[in-house]
Amino acid sequence: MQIFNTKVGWKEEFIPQQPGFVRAYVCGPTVYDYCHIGHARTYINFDVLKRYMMASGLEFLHVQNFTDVDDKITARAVEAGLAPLALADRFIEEYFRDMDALNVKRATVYAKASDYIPKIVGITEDLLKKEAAYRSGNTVFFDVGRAGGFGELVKDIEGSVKDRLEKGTKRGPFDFVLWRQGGENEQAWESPLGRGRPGWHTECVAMAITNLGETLDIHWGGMDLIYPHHECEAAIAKALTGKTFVRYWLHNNFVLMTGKKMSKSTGRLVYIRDVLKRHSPEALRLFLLSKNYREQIEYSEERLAGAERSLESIMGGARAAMDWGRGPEMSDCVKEYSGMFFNALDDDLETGQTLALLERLSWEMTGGSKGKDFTGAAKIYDAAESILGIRLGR
RNA sequence: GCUAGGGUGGCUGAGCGGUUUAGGCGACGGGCUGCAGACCCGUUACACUGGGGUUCGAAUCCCUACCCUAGCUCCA
Repeated sequence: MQIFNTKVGWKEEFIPQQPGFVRAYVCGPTVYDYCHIGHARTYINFDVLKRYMMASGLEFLHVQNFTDVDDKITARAVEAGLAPLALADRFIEEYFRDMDALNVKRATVYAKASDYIPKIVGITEDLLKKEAAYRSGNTVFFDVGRAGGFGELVKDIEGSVKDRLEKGTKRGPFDFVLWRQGGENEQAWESPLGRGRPGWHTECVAMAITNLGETLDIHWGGMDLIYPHHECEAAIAKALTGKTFVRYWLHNNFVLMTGKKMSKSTGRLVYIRDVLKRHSPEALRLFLLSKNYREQIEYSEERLAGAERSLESIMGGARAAMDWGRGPEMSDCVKEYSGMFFNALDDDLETGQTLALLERLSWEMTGGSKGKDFTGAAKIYDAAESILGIRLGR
């Protein structure tokens, strides 16, 4: 299949390093709040990619993390009067509640950053030894300059950063924290680096490499993670192993609300569970798949209502398909639709096209086209359920 | 500045080389209703930013210009 690799900036044929076996890492949420529609988009689109690849016969090792070591967690835990990790665990449960409702398949392995502290410390010490990191005050920084600079994902770092960067106590403006000695109320662990906590980027490298090996086939996440998170991860991994860290970097675009990115920090967001009070999970899933994952998608109540109508018409088609039997043979017309359905998925996961096809097919079958032969159409609806993950309630 | 996407009928929004329409909203006509609403049926838009090019044929591919959106060390 063709897939858009952020590293090169265009679509490439996807070929796993080990034939028939895919190693994939997905950046999970920082667990200090409920998930919103933007999170849903990220995990649902990856879910479809995974289902499609598995349907194509690939074995799939899917590792996903929860960031449970983070200043925001500490802050929320203090507010809630809970231990930071207790707060995090609570929101991990809520994450599963939401994703299960949306029919997102579970990962093979879920990793929590707090379980990887020794590994993270080890990596940091290793980087110090390799002189890709240095101490400054109470902090260990990654030395971007000595590690050969950025460039994995952001080709022109100087030109692409909007504002002037503060250098502070760092050697270079792009250097970032690997370990910071922490205060009393914060999450902190004893280590040879001093009692403290790790930086975000090292967490993901540790979890990915431990569970998937030094080279991943796929690393998926929201576009907002390209810089700095994924760029920093790549720099760390490169300094650490010298090997290719990620073969295909995949990033999904945002969900917008009234023209701006949905985000926790701006309060411009809708929680999954609130949408599910008004709409079916199938409609939400359909809505989020109605555009290719690399396009922006505008959220609104009207669009959700539109998705609900699309769902109804597709469900009508799915019922009509039952009347044509469930035999293995397909009419020419159905073969054509089936071919287009899989071609769309094969072309960088064009889920919007698959849904358009399903709507058109449904329209034809429920009376739009008289006299055509739709023998075998049920198989297409079966594929829609198993790959797109939208239950059609037959 | 850098990166990724767009510019389609009154609006929203599909379409990804060709004959038959996306769909939705709206509008119009009708049905059903004591009237309205909801609902049902029907009618309605022959549109594709400008300029080049490829082609027998382009909204659809290529080039170019203009305009728009989002993001750019909190973020999925």
